[in-house]
Amino acid sequence: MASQSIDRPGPAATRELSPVDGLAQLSFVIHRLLERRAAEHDLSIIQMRLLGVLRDRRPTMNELGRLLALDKSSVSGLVERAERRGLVARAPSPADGRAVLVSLTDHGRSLVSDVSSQFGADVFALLNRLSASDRRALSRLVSRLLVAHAADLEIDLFPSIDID
Amino acid sequence: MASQSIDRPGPAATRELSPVDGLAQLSFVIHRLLERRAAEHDLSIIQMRLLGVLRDRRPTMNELGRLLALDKSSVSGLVERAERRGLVARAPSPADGRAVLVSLTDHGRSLVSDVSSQFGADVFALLNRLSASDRRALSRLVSRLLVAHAADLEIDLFPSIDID
DNA sequence: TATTGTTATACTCTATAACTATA
DNA sequence: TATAGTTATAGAGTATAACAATA
Repeated sequence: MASQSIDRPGPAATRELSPVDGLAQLSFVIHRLLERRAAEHDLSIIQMRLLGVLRDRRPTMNELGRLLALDKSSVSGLVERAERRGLVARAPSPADGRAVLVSLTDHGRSLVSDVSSQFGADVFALLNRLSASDRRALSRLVSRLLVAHAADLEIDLFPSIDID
Repeated sequence: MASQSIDRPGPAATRELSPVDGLAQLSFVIHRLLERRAAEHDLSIIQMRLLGVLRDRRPTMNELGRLLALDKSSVSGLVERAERRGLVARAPSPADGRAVLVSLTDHGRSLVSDVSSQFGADVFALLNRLSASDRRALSRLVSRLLVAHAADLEIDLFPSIDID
């Protein structure tokens, strides 16, 4: 976890987190940035993920469950609450009489767009603490890591990247 | 968010995520690693954070609320459920008749230790996708970023680092 | 009076199980 | 029969408000 003791170099030396602790800490910081921005618009992380997934898809409830890794009953509740707020809309599938298609409303689209850009700005501001060359180096290393990780999981990282 | 289109370099070139998308993606990947390991022991992220915070502290309920950024009533419920599972113990404070001190039980300590080391191994395995020199460089950059960020927030990153 | 903590209440989020309607 | 979706129910997690006990 991020709670272990750290080796301390000399008193005045620049201290460095262990690689594991550093990544864990960073992940919490970024997660909290999104949580905070979403909360400003009364959105939970999962509501935000729902809207994010719908930005470039019009899935059935069933597909939504796979995309968000939720049980179909959880999806029913999640979509119901989002629909009540006017963020998404449900429509019967023309292709399958049992299925329901879920899509963003204009309001939902503008909301997810706002939160996304605010969150992006937060991350950008965080990255701005580094020099331009450090930033470029970090970005390259992170990409390399994610590409390798995605390959492991046989996930396509590029056609459309979501918060699933 | 992590759902924006990405600039695509040449067809065969090595693609790279935007800095913002890369960090966001990485943060989600790592968050999910912890979530999965904790779930294997029937722990939620917040229960895991509770145990993590208690590894080197014996706070009051009130302090716990500040450490975890939760309302005191939320802390009551959280600690109650953890206590029912035998993971933490409550004791009256000798110093203040109103206060309650919360600490890990042996079971709680061994549990948080297990999950932490499993999670650490997961992150290590992820990092292992990079060469040793890339890994070192990434670690250094991440540390630099977090140190700057902690300084902004006037947080002491080193005496004892937790998941708060 | 102010602070610490618990309890009552309400809502979100999640899963399991039972159900309806369609394929 | 199998699949898509909803509903009933139960529990974790969160917050607000009202309360009791102590400072």
